[in-house]
Amino acid sequence: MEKSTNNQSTSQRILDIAERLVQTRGYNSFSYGDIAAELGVTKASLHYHFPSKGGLGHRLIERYEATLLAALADIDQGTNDPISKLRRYADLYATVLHNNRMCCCGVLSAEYGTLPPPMQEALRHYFDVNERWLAVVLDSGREAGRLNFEREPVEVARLLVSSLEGANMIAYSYGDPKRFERTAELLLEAFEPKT
Amino acid sequence: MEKSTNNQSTSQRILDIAERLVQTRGYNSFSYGDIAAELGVTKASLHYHFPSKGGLGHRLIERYEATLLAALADIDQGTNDPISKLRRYADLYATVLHNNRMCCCGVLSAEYGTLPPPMQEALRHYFDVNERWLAVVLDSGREAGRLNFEREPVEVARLLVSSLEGANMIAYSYGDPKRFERTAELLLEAFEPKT
DNA sequence: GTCTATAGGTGGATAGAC
DNA sequence: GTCTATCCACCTATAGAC
Repeated sequence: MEKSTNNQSTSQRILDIAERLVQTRGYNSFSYGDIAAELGVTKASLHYHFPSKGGLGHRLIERYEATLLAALADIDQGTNDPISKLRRYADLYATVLHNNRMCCCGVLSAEYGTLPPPMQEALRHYFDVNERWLAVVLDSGREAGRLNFEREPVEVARLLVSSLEGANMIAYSYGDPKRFERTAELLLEAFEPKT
Repeated sequence: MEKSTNNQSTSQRILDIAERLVQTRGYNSFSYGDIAAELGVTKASLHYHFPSKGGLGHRLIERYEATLLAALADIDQGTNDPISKLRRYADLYATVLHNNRMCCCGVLSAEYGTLPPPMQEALRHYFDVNERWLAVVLDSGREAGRLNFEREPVEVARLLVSSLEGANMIAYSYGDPKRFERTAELLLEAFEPKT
């Protein structure tokens, strides 16, 4: 706010474009040139906002995680039913597909070996956050008798993240969001209490 | 066999190296230069065997699928128990991780939007093959009363492929094959008949 | 904050000698 | 089949003017 009031705005627009490019092409398949062309500036200008591509990628993951946390808080505030929470969680992945994208962090996991260490760490942290939120929903839901599953909540949470990430990417390859939605529904109905 | 008897051998070695590079770095993050350096030849020599990178990538998927089909035939020949078949199928993904790699086609699915159309088609065909084999195992296993699940076998097969692919990539990011193995076990035990 | 200009490297691919 | 040499496009990044 003090100086250059539109600095943040430009940075955000850069991140918006970069995010979409990662979600459709991957981290190693987009360039400063792609962003510059779309934003209508030169490549050099981008380096003012993000000196290195690795730094941009790192910020991208941090922002993606912050957006997720807000969405999870929204779910927690919107419903107390654990089944509804899981459905709305799966809907986050579905929405990405309807925007003709994949999950940013799912894509990055496939490129894990090529990412700079700070991005690798941020990526694992993103998955940890997903896992922890799901584990709480699962644990308390079962405690309340509204979810049915065996084994440790954390391990089931990992299964959910893995399944949804995998289904997200494969459905993208088929250009078919419905394919994801059916798979997610199949996955989640296993948690409904037996009547 | 007729002429240049070691032609196939060199091509295979190129494919071996390319395959490992895709499984660890992705299709867009390896170059002819990487292969040439490892094989001890020049980049130009590689173009004799594979004129274009897209052609190389296409052959890579075809060979990967052929290897899979052989592994599936081996499973079919080795056991009749559907649970054992599913476990051995999941073991294919685990073996990849123990070799410090991801599933080739899982990685490629994350780069789908950047692949030349022939590779996109071959990729979907690979997933189709997995799905079909699993659907047969699931359908006949349930018919024989040795598997327990509801819904269409094809849809359950898709869930299995998605979950295993996703778990494969995330476990790779954590450098932890055990993480995959626990998730796979959790996934498969849901299919055991209730005693 | 954005520009021009450029550095220094790597990408896939080709021509032609051997 | 493999080599040298080369092309041209593209990459990330920096210097310095405006």
